[in-house]
Amino acid sequence: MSRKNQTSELKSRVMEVALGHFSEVGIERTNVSNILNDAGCSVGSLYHHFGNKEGIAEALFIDGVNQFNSRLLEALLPRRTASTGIKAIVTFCCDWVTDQPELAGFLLSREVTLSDNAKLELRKMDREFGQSIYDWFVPHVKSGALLELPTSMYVPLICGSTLEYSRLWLSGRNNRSPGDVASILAEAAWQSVKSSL
Amino acid sequence: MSRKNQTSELKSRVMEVALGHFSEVGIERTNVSNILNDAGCSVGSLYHHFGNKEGIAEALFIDGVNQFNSRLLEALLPRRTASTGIKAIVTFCCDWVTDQPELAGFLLSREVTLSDNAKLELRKMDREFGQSIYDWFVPHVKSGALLELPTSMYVPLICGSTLEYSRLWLSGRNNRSPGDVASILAEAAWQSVKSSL
DNA sequence: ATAAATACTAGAATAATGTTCTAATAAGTC
DNA sequence: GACTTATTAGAACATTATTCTAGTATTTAT
Repeated sequence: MSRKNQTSELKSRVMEVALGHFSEVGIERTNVSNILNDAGCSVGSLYHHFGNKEGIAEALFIDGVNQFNSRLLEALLPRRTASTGIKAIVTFCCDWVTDQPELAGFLLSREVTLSDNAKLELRKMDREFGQSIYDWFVPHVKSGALLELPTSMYVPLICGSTLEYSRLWLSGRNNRSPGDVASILAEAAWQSVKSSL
Repeated sequence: MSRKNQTSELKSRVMEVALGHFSEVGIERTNVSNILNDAGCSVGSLYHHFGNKEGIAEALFIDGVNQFNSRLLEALLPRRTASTGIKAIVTFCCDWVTDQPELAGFLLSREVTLSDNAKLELRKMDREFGQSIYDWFVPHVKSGALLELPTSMYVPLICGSTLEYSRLWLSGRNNRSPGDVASILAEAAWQSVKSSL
């Protein structure tokens, strides 16, 4: 196997193992030595590739956000009406959390403290993503189908309930998965941002 | 000064100082030695009173939840209609977060890992609180003013948007405080749980 | 094909920091 | 006033993330 492949396999092995530990006991309480053992990686390699423990978390975080963003756009952009679009967003979030609870729990935990570099990268990703979302929204606000609100309020209004429900489910406090209650959450989100005109 | 007073003053001094650090850089990244210096407390005293660093966080968490719960009940219980009650909950949350951003950020961060004891205590508090809330809700669901939903969904639907908006504001990503947009959040919450009959 | 440069691996040594432990002191109690 | 208990103190300890130096394999250049 080529060096590149070997390296990228090691990196993903480390990330996979780390995600398991992080989502189980949190970043702080997972020992680097456990990751090393489980992933079959030496101290030197790990610090060469990731810099430090937070570096692994950072990589996982950026990967996760990337994956989430691109799949959400796939779910949203084809929708032609405000109602189906809003509901598609909520339904997508519910399914995504339900399908990958470890990754979702990790992203929602807000445990990761990003380095300045990672912040820049994320901000760049966020701008592109935000622009696509914005472009989808504008016509529906202009047409009067959606309420006209401060920009920063759409995400909380549409996704807030779903994220809160997801956190509860991920912490083991209710049985029905977000996927199971997606239709209720989607309808509620729609009611909260649709224009009442 | 009596021993008791001295002790409780030391404890609250430690907790106050710790909250400052925790909310600024997180639990993991605040050094015990900084807390000791800033609060003028010795290693022995701190570990005598709190057991360990997490113990301080736990005490802050329980205090915070207690305060939040009791004040929320004060705001909610006098309301006689479903609409004013739901809006009172949201408005209260917004004001509470806006008034004590440090404490709110700390509680919302979910950084605290609770000991078994603390979990029991919280569960007990939660049961009492939940019962009072439940009693307020039942008649409004029975009368058809509120949607009939799985119990575990009311909190996310009513508070999810507000909490999400609060997290954004607390992380410095938007200017208007939750208090400033309370009416929008309250109306949205109401739209999402009112019965459409 | 060989040499030079680079990327990566390895793990012992180090450093930072949370926690324990023993002893001393002061407050409350009988 | 003696005794019990709660609290304070900080040096010693233990854990664990990270650094460092050296060595090895792979790629690149000549």
